[in-house]
Amino acid sequence: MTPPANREIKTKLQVTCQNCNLSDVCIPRGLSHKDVERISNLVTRKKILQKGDFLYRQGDQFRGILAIKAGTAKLLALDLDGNEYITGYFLPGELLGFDGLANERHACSALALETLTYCEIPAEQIDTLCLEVPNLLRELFRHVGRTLTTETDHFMLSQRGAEERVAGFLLDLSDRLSQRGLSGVEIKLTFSRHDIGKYLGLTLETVSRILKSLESMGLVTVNAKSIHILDKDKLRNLLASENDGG
Amino acid sequence: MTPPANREIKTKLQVTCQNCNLSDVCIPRGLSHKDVERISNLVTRKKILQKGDFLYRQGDQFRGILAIKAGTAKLLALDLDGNEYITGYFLPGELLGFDGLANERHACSALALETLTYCEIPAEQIDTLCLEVPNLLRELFRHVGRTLTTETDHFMLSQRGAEERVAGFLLDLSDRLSQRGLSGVEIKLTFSRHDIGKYLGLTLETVSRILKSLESMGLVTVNAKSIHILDKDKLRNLLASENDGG
DNA sequence: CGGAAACTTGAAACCTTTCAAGAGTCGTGG
DNA sequence: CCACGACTCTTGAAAGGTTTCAAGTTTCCG
Repeated sequence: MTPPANREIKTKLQVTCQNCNLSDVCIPRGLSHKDVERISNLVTRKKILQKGDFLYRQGDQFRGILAIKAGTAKLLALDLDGNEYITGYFLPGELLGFDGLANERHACSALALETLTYCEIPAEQIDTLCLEVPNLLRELFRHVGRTLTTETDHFMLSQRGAEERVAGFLLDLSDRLSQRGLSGVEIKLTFSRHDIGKYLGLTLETVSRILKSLESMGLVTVNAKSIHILDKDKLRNLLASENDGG
Repeated sequence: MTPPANREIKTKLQVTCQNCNLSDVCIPRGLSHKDVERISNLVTRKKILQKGDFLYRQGDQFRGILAIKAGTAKLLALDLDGNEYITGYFLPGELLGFDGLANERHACSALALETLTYCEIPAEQIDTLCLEVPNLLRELFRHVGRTLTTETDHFMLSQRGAEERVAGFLLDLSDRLSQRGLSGVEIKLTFSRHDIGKYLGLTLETVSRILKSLESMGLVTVNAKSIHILDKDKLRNLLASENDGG
């Protein structure tokens, strides 16, 4: 029942970095039209994964830097005990895979939380591409840098009280969604309570309770996986002035 | 009483990357003799700081990547509440400053825990230097990558039980000291209990108690700031097989 | 040597987890 | 279209680990 001319259509509608709707948040952001064109030819495009599929696994050979086109992903790692931690998450336009830079092997696993498409800058191309397009070099540094500071923020958040952690998570998610042109108010979660917990260092029960509590405070509405942010300012106040020794 | 010919002597004894004793752990690690020579000329050398001095402060303009020659430093950040977190620490041969890559401004403050000397690759040089010395590009990526995975490990450690956190900290410190040719057994701490606590997400009292407890288990000897690691394997077992649902 | 800062130690308080059971949601198939 | 089973989420009560508060002790540095 699928049209037989599938491949031709795909070719015709070929998405390049130039016409990708994420060009102002993804790699092209800091690059000239010409630079983008240059990169676009070497980027492998439109891989598609289903919920639960791995983009890569802990221990895998580093194959390249990935840019998410659509969908969300989580980064997870196991410690020596086999405990699971979620060390990060990714939205459309965000880059992942940097955890493979240190050793040529990935330190974390990345998996799709829903149907997901992504592009890839192959590892072998990175060096040469950076030499040809110096601005790409700078952009990549900017992106690893952001990944780093995001992890720092994540660490700091994970040290706070449970309510602050959940509030901080919602705000971060909301802001990152907004930056990507998606609604930062009507949020459709792709994370389970368990995922949120593992990301924040809480149990799923605690996440559930806090979400309830935020709802009863009138800051959000929670319906299973949909969260409506009602009062972003008050949510922020939870993080800004709750505990400082006034 | 200091010799007047101070400057001449310094010039004569000029430390370059080539004769720096950290060349096998610092940037030169992956580079050819010729490449190192090239870099060495552009690296600013031998800045000296005293305990408590800042290498840079949160919000400062990004000036470059720093390599510690001697001494230790801690990275700290403040959240919106003014709470302090220690997000990392650095030993001789380690690179820091990557938290300034994302925004041109540093997301953390770095400060010396003791008298400290360091070298600097100025920000303006990084791009051109990477273009001239492609291996440097790869090395820098390797280093940010390691910084990233170190932070991931740090996050995971900070989610575990108090005893495991302290044990993990000691092991990490020990391993990193060993890698740099320093003793990983006789450790002279430059961190206060408060610092260790802020790094691990514990209070100083808890750190003190756990250290005592590790001592009474015969795993370490603690005398104020000197720690002697007596049984590294048992210390590791604390992290590896304590909590897994056997 | 003296004072400030860092560290130790104890007991009570507090927050989050754990354990347990029930309710809701989703997808599949009758 | 409803039923079933699996999975996810909610809710409660008790347990547990870490923090907090408080008071000493030691160490460091001028």
